[in-house]
Amino acid sequence: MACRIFHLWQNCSGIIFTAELRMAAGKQQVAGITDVARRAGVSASTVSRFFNAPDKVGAKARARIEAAVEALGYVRNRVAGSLHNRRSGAIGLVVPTVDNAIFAEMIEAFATRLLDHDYMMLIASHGYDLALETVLVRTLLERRADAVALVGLDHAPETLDLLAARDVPFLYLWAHAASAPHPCIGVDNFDAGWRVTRHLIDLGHREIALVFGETAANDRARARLEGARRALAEAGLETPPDWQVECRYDIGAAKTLCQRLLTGRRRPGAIVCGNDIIAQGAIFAAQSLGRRVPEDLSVVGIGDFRGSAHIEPGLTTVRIPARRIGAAAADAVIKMIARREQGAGDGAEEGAGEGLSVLIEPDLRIRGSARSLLPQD
Amino acid sequence: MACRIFHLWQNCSGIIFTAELRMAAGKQQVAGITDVARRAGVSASTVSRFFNAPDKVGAKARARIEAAVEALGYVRNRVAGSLHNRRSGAIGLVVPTVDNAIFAEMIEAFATRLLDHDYMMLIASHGYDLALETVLVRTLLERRADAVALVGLDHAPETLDLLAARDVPFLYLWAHAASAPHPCIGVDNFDAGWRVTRHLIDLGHREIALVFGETAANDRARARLEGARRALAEAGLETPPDWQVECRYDIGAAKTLCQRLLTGRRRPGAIVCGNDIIAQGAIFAAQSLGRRVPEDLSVVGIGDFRGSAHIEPGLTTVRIPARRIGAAAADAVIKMIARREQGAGDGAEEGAGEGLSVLIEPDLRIRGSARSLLPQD
DNA sequence: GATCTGATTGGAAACATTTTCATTTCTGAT
DNA sequence: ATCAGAAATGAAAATGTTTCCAATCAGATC
Repeated sequence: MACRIFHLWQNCSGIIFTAELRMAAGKQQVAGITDVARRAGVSASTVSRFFNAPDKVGAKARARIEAAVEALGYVRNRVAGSLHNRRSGAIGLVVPTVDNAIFAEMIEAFATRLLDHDYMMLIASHGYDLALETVLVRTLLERRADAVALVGLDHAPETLDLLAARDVPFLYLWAHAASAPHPCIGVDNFDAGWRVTRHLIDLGHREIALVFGETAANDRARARLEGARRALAEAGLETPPDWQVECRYDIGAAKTLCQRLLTGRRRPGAIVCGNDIIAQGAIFAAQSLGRRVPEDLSVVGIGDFRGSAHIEPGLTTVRIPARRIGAAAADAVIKMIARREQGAGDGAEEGAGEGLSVLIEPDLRIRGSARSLLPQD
Repeated sequence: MACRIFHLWQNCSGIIFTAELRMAAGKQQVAGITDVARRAGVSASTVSRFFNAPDKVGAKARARIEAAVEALGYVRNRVAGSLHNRRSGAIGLVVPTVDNAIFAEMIEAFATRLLDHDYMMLIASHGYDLALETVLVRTLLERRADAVALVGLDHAPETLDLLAARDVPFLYLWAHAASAPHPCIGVDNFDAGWRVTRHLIDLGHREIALVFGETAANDRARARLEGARRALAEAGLETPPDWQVECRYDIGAAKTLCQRLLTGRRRPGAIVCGNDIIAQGAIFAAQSLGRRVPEDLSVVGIGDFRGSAHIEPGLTTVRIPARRIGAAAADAVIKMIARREQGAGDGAEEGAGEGLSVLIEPDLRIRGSARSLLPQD
């Protein structure tokens, strides 16, 4: 009897010791592929195939693996797989900002489309600081993003060097230029700026002010502004320097700037805004001063953001289809990766970005915020 | 002379051959840690330390490694490191949507703060579909996110099971409830709903309509609505059923719904909106019908989004500081991971989420969109 | 019954790091 | 010159998969 108790003690103590050991050594026991394999009575290879090529696994093995996965709560480790495959299944997106509703729609579409193809999005924002962009791209490459998408055409040479050195597929999105040395998916911003401005001119406006985004580190804002200036020049119109202002993409800032513009000595009859956020600020500025839009002031924007159609009055603007751009960019990125993998065997290494560029046509949405000055006929 | 030219040819051809060989055999030659080590004349271990604990590396070795890294364009591979460390350096964020400006600010702040601590954000959106949320969380876990942040308090049990099974630290953000079984960083939405509604009542309003977000898969919208109802009940006010409508978070949808509300047989004198987007829709609806805000209709929102202060009239709303929530959530997540790593050695495994919850006080911003009906004294 | 074919399966070598442990080298003090 | 202790370094094991290659197996054909 005493012996028996002693025996139990030993046993019990042994169990506790084992449990303690586990906790101390292995922290928490999370099942790996070999645990699943053991439980299903197959090899790890087969379990791996179960996930990556289920049709290569026999029906009975498949069922047993399924059960084992379920029982152990196994979640496969794609990080480990990435190491072997040299593909992480992650794609980097670098944007100036997530905020401001400018890019949100595009980001959402990009991420969703990627997920449909079993890729995950890694996103980082640099706040219009191209030096920081380089750092972010490096971070993305350290995490072995399979490809990278950058907003706009302007980038630090270091950024491009980095991508070239690692030979990572990348593209530009949001903006498009036929001459770009890489695939780019987006709109021609010069064209967009030209179109809205031309529209105002066609409506008979002559007193036109320009409020555009900061152009220093933003090729989109710069191209739009140039397009607007071109349209004015073509019409023989001159814009006084104080009617040309730079403005952050922020309603409050835009409102303040436009209030100043609208209370100056010489007052414009119309404002071309670098994007819809600025345009909303312009409309609110006018309203806050008791001016009516479009009777006292015409306003046009660029972008056609969510809500621009519903503001009162509806904003006349050029539509930039953010979701379409995001989805198209995701498709293009996936195609680049696919080509890279196929092409690796073939001789033709170069030209992997051929035919991937997409020029998305901006299109003018005429609503109520800009009126005609022409005599009715 | 001829000899000389021949020599050049040979040389040149040799170079090409080497390049071809590289391309054919090793695909593209990307330097690994061992290449850096060889070039610097040290071991791989030392190069690894150079990155992870530079102060443990001698000055001369450090300089040589630095040079080798520069020369080879080496970008370290954190994926491989993750495998060994069992930490990926990535943190998952699951949101209903990136779009709609609702979450954009929060996401931006969250990502930025994470990056400051050398973590990368993995983001995924489910479009208010809690079943899809489970899938997204699984994807995050397959990529071995070190922690996960979920928007709101409502989640599918499968989602929580998954997180529990893998024992991954996670928290809720955006919403706060003292009773939540996990850390949560955000505002008390019931309180927010109660406050704006109470404000309207205090201004003397009695004819109050409620336009709130869809409550089915959205605890935030539900709590806000309940708060508003409570305030009304406390004041002894009744709201006819047709003055209580659900609405997508979309300006256009809100505008249409509110137009209907404002042209019905019995018309409210004030509208409490589930968020600022809906409130903007309400204001535009009134304006489109020639009603003035706040003279003919008072409108209050919840959120204080970018732009809500600048719309005309300024929107009276409850401020939910999105950036602050994002940053605080990032801090909390990082703290959870740190505790987990320290705590692993100690006995105390449980209680890793103690004291991390943050209740952020929503605060009323009184602007021009709601007027007082009380007699001036 | 023997041989062949195609479908399944398992063993083992990668994949690119990190980290432990042992060894070497250096520093300053005796 | 010697020694202790600290600092710097290298060798090798370990991380959790995937995939190549070879082996096995089941069924079909002769």
